[in-house]
Amino acid sequence: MPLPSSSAAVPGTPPRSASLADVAALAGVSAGTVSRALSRPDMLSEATRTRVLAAAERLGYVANGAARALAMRRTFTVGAIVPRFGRSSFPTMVQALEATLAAAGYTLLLSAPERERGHDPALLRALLERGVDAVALLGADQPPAMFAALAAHRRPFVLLWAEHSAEGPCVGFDEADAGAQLIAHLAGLGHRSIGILSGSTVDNERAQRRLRGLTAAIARHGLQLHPAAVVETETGFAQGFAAMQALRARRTPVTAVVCANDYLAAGALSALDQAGVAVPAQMSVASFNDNDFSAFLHPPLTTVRLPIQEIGEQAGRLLLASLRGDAPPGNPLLPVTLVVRASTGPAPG
Amino acid sequence: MPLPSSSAAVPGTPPRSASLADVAALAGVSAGTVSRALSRPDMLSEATRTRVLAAAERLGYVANGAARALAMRRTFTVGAIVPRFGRSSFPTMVQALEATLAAAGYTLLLSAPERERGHDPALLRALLERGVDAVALLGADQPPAMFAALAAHRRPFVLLWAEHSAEGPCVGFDEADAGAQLIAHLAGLGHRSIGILSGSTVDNERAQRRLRGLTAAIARHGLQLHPAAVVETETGFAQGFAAMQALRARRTPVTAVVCANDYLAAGALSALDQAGVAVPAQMSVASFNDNDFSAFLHPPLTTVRLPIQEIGEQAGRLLLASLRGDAPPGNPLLPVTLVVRASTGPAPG
DNA sequence: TTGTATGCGTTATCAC
DNA sequence: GTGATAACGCATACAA
Repeated sequence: MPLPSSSAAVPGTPPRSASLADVAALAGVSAGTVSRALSRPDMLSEATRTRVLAAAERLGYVANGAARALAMRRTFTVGAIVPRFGRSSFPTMVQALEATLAAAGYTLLLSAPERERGHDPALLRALLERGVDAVALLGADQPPAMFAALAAHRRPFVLLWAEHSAEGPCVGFDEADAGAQLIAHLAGLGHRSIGILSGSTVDNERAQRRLRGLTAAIARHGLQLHPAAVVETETGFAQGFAAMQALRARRTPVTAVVCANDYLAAGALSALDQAGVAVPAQMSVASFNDNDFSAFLHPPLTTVRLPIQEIGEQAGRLLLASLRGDAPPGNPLLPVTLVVRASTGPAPG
Repeated sequence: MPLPSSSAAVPGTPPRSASLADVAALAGVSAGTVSRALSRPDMLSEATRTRVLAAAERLGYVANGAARALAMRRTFTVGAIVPRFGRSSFPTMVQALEATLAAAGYTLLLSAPERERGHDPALLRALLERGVDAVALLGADQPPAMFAALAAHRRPFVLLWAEHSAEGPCVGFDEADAGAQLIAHLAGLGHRSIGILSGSTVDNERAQRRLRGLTAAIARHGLQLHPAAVVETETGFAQGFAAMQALRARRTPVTAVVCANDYLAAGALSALDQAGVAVPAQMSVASFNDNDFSAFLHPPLTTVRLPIQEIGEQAGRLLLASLRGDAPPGNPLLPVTLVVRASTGPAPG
């Protein structure tokens, strides 16, 4: 009698996890039949199906994805490259992406590089080696090598948090509209001169769009934007604090400040608090809300709520559609909503 | 002449991505040699090595991980199951885990279920099907089926944010010590009666440990803990707000409140602010800091800083060691540090 | 409905 | 140092 490929009872022999052949042997059928029992149950007779399933259950059979992937040429796995993942607003997006994919049987392979390596084609290569069926990338400004590799390997992809790209589908929101909503609100309150605490725009296309949207809206409303009233800084609480101090030191006549994100806003509020500047009595503050702790601040921040979670969901749906081969064309822009809170009020004087 | 397995130049034929055989053909060597050139360059002569590498480069060769996994019986992939991933303190931990693994050539397969499914063995099964070499699980209280499956498939694993388990290695911190540090600080300020805003302890072993640690420390210091001064609630800003209102409505004589996490603390501070209760003049507030926005609050919170990122790093190292087969025994407990800020002060009166 | 045979792209074990 | 060749475990086209 030839050795069975599994020999669980033999001491000293590592009990290799059960394979299709093991299940087949136990059920008294061929391997092919087991395969069908698991993936196309309706192709089998009631009797053998239950018998096979029972055998699989008994052996604790778990399919070998590598073998399956090799045979099927797909892994049911999606790769995502999302830099600076830790303390950012990205986790919400990624969670939503994962949830949407998981519901369709796909698993997320996450690549979370440091900022510097975020656009390194080697990261994509690592994902491709893992056989990802599709890829999600953060932002539209990817190096050409990325798109080339994606094309060479015929992998569907989506650009997260991006408005538009000639290279492929994007999921994002209208950055300019978001800024416009904030500016319109402040203008409606009578503010005429507005300051901006912008995130660093170097190598960050999203921050650039955000800043441009704000300045455009300010111009449209006929408001003033002193060049000295724009402070660009890395993101962070301490940075927001310092940026607000710098802004005040420049003695521009701003009565309202828009912060590019929650961290900067938190720092800015803290700086105003320490300086004894009443918000909003002496200074109004508003912010892009991409991290959802605006309501935790003091006073709670007026924000445009950015559809971060929705980006993840929508991207997941789009990827799944691409994998089915019926992706709709176009780049869906998700809505943003203004949430007015105590940090904005009428312009003083 | 037989068809080459790749036929890039033939119109209409999808240019399947290059395989080892393609590279071999181009370089005029055998497939085995190409494999060696890529994984054990020193086993080849200088000449063939460069020739092979050039061919691989020219074809944009990317290894097929499925085939490799099938042959090597490993995927260089680690799975993690981390529920309620979105707005929690877990992303920091996961990012650190991913970074540590990535530095060693491993990729993270992320499973981020909703709370309810967090302990579903099916999630682990999905990961095992993907062939993960090792697994990271959140918390020590996993169903037996989890550990059984892990054992059956001989997969090393680590329990994140857990102190101790008979089932396997844990990486975490001393919850009781963390609570004790907060209580000692408040006791030192003269507080005698302390309230607790606890996270929900149902089905949450971490919240249970946290609460027990606090009550034990309170007892050790001979302080008072009115039963009515413990409010248990789901985590969240609104919940913290309501919990603090409830606590005050009960009219217990507490002069200090410990919040189990940042969200609850933020809500609690907000409730006190709205009620016109001065912090810390009339009420001190301290918190476990697991989400790193304590400094954003008003006033900034006194906290014990929990080593979340460190858990991820340490878990990654431990997993890598297990995969090498030289994992050190024991469950390393990471240190916590007390950070005193403006939200705590002497007990009034 | 079920069994058989082949291929998926690597790695590893042999010879040479 | 290099080339054949045999697994690896599954899916699938085809035969029965």
